[in-house]
Amino acid sequence: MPAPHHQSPATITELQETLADWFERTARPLPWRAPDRTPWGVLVSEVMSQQTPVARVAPVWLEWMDRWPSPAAFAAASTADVLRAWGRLGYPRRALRLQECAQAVVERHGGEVPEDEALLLALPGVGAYTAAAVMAFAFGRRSVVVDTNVRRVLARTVGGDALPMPALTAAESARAARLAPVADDDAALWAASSMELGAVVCTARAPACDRCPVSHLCAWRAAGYPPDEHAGRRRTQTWKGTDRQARGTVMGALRASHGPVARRVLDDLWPDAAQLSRCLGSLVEDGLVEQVTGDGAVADAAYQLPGGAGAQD
DNA sequence: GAGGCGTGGCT
DNA sequence: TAGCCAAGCCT
Repeated sequence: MPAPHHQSPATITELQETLADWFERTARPLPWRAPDRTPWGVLVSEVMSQQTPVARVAPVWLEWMDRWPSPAAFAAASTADVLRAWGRLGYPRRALRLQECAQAVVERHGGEVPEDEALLLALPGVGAYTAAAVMAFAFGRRSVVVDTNVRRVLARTVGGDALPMPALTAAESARAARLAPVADDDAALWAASSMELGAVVCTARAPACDRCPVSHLCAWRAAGYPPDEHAGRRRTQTWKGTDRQARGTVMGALRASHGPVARRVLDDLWPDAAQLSRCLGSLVEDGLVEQVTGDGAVADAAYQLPGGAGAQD
């Protein structure tokens, strides 16, 4: 069943052209949008921005690109340095995958980010969104970029709904593909401008419709702002006492330490010993942590970031 | 396809 | 206050 489509082709065209003009006037000067940007810089920014607000990404990205300006430079870094540079961006497995990605770019593509969506998609840590985003934002090529911002903007302006479904549906993907302009530069600008609208105006909590350049075209507004039909069906994420919190606590301690951290130190940070053991095991399994001593005796074990104590504070 | 996976700001 | 939310990916 196709998603409801409340807009005429002429309205879609006006939506695209209005957003393009608005974007070119008001786009945020994000560092990875600078004229001297590189495909590698764009790819790094996209991976860092997966589930992390861009305001937190920007300073890390600047340091990162200064230190490792190319895939080849980054591919040779130590895991401990990579994880410390990643800092508190969250989901540190992304940092490991980004390095695997750099290594794959060197091995498969001679150190150059490929201008090919299928080859991008085959890289570690690169999914449908990131591959499409790199095609559009690094190469100016047509692609169908569907992130949480685009989903919300299309749900409102075209679908007339307050919010999209909790998970991406086939109907949504089909609608996004249908709406993407044919020409490379038009499609790339549409991807950037529809994302930007969702990020700075058409936000989830408090959309700024009074500042929206396309409010006069918006199907949700025309329908009288009906409330979210799926309210309550969105599962709330528990946090306190979870393995995720325990893993984050361990990673924070290891990032902050020059040398190995003893198990008894970690015991003081996380009192549930069984859960701590389980999480240390999963962190080692993930390649985020290395056990350096212990010889099987839990009480004598110590842990560090893989590859050594690190070269900086 | 549902669930796991960090972190911090905002309401 | 305690959820909700943020340029997803992988299994």
